[in-house]
Amino acid sequence: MTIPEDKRALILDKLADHVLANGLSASSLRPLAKAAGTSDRMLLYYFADKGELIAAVLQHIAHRMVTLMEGAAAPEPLPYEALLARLSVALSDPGFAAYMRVFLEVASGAANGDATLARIGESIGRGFLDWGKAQLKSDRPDEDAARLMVTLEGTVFLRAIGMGDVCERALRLKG
Amino acid sequence: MTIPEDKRALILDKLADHVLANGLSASSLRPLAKAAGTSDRMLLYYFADKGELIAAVLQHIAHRMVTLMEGAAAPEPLPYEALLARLSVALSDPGFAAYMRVFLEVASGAANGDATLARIGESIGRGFLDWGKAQLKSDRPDEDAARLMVTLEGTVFLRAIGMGDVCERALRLKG
DNA sequence: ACACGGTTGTAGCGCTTGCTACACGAGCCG
DNA sequence: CGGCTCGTGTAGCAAGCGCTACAACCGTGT
Repeated sequence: MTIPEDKRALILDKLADHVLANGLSASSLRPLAKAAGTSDRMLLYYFADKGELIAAVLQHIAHRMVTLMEGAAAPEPLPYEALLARLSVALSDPGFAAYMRVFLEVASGAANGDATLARIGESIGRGFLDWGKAQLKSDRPDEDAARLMVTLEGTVFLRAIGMGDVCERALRLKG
Repeated sequence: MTIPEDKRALILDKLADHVLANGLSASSLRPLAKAAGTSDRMLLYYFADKGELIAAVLQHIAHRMVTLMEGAAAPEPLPYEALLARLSVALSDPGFAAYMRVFLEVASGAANGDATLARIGESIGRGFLDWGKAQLKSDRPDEDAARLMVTLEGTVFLRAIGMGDVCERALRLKG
């Protein structure tokens, strides 16, 4: 019945690659199937429907992102300004930027009423927040982590529309 | 030939309403036509193709947003903290939130390589930035306006994925 | 009265979407 | 050996997509 857990895992990596490279909007069943070296027919054999497939891929992507972030974590807690500067640079890295692009697309879908995307987006976001908090040296870690995340997601947003210069200006004289 | 400028204007309002209410992804030609009380055939009579139509609708939406923002402007310049608090509340207003949802969708499309959306998104963004700067009382208006915008767009992003609480926490103890 | 150009409806094209019905081979169990 | 379930390919469905060919309208100028 619901046994093909391992079969799924084998193709989730390739599906995640495709979504990270091309975005959710270019991820209909047939392109995804081709990227995974299988057929749309088989994707819907492993997953109940497209919603479940996308949910699984996004969770897989989130998991990879957590791994990536753990590798990029600062060796020791940093004060707010230093951590912000460090993470802002890290998010500009092309490897990270792909995740941010998908994250942005998830947020957009969530804003338009997709409950599944909202749920997954929040889960990713909370993980991101906690990850930042763990690297903060602050006497108000919750507040500063919140500030940090708001600022970083703001730069993701603005960079998407070609306003990276504004991000630089905002960060240069921060505080 | 290219005379039907006024004809376009007559339907752009209704098209804008539909996009603001349902998002770009739910704005294919036939639903848009129904919302405007016409047919897809006529939409493509007034506009060369869908790209031009969407560009016109988005610019119309941007124009309406500017008008809305002028009405919501502070009567006199405010210092950074006060203005941030004021605008953060304003952006939560449902009337404004619809524009932010579309803005977010534009940013997502731009991040995925749509050059038209990128251009329009940047134009809207720069207008927004200038609008904020005009209301700022600061001795570093460019930097503070940039900070303001990064923060505000960050809250738009986070609220979309149900992390409004994090926005509140970030703003409460700002600075 | 008539032709004509701007405007509109009808119908449909070729394509993609998510999804499914059906058949067939392979391996296991009696 | 016979059947039976699991896995997979082929083919196709209905719906929606952007877009277009064609014909018919209608007001105006002659």
